[in-house]
Amino acid sequence: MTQRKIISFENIRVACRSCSLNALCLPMGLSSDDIEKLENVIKRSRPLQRGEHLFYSGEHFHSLFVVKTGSVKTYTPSTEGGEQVLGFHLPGELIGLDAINQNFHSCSARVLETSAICEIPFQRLEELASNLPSLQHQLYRLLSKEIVEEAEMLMLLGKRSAEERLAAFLVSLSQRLGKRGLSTTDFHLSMSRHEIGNYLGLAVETVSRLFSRFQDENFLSVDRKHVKILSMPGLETLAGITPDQPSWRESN
Amino acid sequence: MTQRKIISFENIRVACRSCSLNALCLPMGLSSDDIEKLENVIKRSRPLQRGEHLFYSGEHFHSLFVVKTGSVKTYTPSTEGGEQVLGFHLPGELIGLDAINQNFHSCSARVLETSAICEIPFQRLEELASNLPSLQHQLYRLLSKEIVEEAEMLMLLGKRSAEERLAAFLVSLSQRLGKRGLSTTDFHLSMSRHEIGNYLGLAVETVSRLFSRFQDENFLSVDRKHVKILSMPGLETLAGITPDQPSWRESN
DNA sequence: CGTACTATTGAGCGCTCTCAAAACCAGTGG
DNA sequence: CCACTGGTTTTGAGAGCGCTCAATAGTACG
Repeated sequence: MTQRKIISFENIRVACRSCSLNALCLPMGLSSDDIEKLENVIKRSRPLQRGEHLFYSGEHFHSLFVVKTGSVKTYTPSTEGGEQVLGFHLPGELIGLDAINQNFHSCSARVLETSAICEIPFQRLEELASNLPSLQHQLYRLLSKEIVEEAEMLMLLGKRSAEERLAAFLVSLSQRLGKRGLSTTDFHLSMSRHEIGNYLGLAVETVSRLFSRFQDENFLSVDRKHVKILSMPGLETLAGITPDQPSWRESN
Repeated sequence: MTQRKIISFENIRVACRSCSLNALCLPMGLSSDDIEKLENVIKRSRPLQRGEHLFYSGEHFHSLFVVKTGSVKTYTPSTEGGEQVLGFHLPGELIGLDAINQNFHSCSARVLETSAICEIPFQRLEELASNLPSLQHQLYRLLSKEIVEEAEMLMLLGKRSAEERLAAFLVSLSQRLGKRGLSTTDFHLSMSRHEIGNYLGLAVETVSRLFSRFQDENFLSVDRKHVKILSMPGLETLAGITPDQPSWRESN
């Protein structure tokens, strides 16, 4: 059982405009004045170290979080130490939307590597949104987007084979990194094989075997946690990507 | 391939105040004046027959829908007639939140039995919410709730056995019917075994076998589509329900 | 009463899990 | 530098759950 470290957010200013703003308002046009107001709401924190938590399941909800750099995993702790990984969150992605419902967090969020995180007090965001219809709409969209993405995940877990799941996972990672201007073919897995398996509903051994197989078949080269994709089309085929209706995959 | 029937909503008044309102604003206090405004936004439609669609995947988004009576299934049509069932929606439940993201529906919604449905034009709802902070907050909560429920489904599909999935499905149906004052132990399955299996990530045959087994073990009695639960505690045990943190399961 | 669909039941197979062991890696302290 | 330790990853062998294929039975509807 990992020890419970409570992190405190000092309101430190870091050279990071637009980190959270990307997630919140890039797709629509807010006036520069409005963006100024929004920026004043966002808090920056010191860098967090691997293993630290943004919040724990059951804790009172006060803020959303945006990953600036690094990565975060969200999970629901279950009985006797077991857990269900709900997602991995890369730079630019928003965390904590599940907590609005009951005003406390329904999952825990744990930092996977040294990460910079922005905090957005939800109440202030909500107040701001009251006066900015476009921001209000953007919030609805972000929540809705989360629903769509989870629905895609339901499809993955319900119908796809182990091979398709891991391939789809890697393609997804690649695309999301690409959105932030990072390499789509060459990246570091900040999560363990165990966590990948947990997330995809597979045993660790299955994940490991698949990595080996993908490498044998020259779809990628993997060294420990470093992955280099050699054939993206090949991976996409394995993932069972159907080129139809790709439109709503490239949102925000 | 089912034929595409376009339904038209006439603005028929039916003796149904509070059907959609339950879903939208029961948990919080709106003034009666505000509720009046909200009610004027809601359209009632003629009853829909089994097989009719509320909307199709890809269609332009204009309204949310609330089930008044009957039931609706949402699903994403995939290549060559296959489909992934995303959910079954019972009276009082809201449909269409996934469409806010990209302004068109990312799934289709099909009526499973003769049903009464209320339509809520989203743009008007959004405008109204701009002026009613409590309604605005309630909308955030509804979206968030959907996220939490899908996360629970992810857990079910990722970690649970076939037996646990079907048991959890029946317990969930029972609880949701109970919220509307309907019998929690004696109900009609409006969906086919095939659709249940699709939803739970199981083959039809597996679902059928499990129904037989549950009956043999006296947890329930099933006749075609009619289910009578004989031992709710038994079912809950099968479902792997852990009595811890039940708090955020009984939301709205 | 025939047709089409849905549900049930059986038999066999395959994918993925479980169990087990070895290899590898990171950190610690001698 | 190296041995020691705990954790992670890899690889192998076997078993079981749930799928597939197939046949029968039951139900709805014209």
